Amino acid sequence: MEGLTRSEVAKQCGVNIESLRYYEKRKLIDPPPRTRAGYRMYSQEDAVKIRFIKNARNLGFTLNEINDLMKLRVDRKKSCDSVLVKARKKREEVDQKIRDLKSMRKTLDQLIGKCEKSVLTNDCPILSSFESAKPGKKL
Amino acid sequence: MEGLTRSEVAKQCGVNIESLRYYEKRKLIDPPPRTRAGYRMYSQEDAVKIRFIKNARNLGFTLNEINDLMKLRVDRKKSCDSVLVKARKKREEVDQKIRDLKSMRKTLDQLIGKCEKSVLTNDCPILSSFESAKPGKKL
DNA sequence: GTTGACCCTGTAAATAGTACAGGGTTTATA
DNA sequence: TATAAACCCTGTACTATTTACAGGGTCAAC
Repeated sequence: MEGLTRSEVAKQCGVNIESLRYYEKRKLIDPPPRTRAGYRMYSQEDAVKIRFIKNARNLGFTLNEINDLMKLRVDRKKSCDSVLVKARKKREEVDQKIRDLKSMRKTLDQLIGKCEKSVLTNDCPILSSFESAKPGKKL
Repeated sequence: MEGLTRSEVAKQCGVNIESLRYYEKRKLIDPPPRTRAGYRMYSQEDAVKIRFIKNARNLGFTLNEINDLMKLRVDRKKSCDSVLVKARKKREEVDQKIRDLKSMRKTLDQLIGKCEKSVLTNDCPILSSFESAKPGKKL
């Protein structure tokens, strides 16, 4: 029986073997046919779908969002607008995450700088900062 | 009995009420004393600790890492070096996340651009991109 | 005295997987 | 041909970090 085994498709698509079972459970992919021994045999189309999932995950889409995208894929002609809306929303989220991380990085940077300067004292400015900062404020 | 209730400390520290129970379970904070009715009563020291956790979480430390940091806090004099090492490592991780997100953003941007230009065609370039990209490659 | 706001517990959900036990199959090699 | 390695199967439980919910108790105010 031709087709790809679980590990083959996992390798080809850059996902973990167990994730395939998980995607099947979450109904992102159809249950593939089995050999007499019960081994899953994936088609090349399955692999395309799985790469689709993987790529969208890499772009920060959740599995639920990917499910939506795949449903849209069925009716391609009407889908572009919907996809565009989702993509723009996702871009906004990514932007926000970048802003958050940059603020994090800046803070860490300042703390590390302070810490490096305070080698001679016995107090750790990083730990002090963690303690004193009030919730609302960014450190 | 003086002290802070769950919701008070949650408000003061900017965390969810339920998280306090979780932190207790995960042994990041000691079980606080209770009133006769069994209500948790947090001290101001508890609040400091909880703010510490919250702030460190905001900087991307996991609860396990925060536990380590809090153990270091006990022996402040010897701790600064260890904390510095952890902080530098965390900064590296944050940097990597920023790089990843920027690459994501760029890709999304390109796809959105393409999609906007192809209003007249019936094909959605975003979906196409997801399909054709090979795993290793960034889209 | 009763309503509403708070507290308690244990449990289950959500995110997206990973890991492991206990078994079957297939392939390669000695 | 035997057996060992490398794969596959299932179900279940675990990771991390909350959040939610059911079913009940308590407290303050009106």
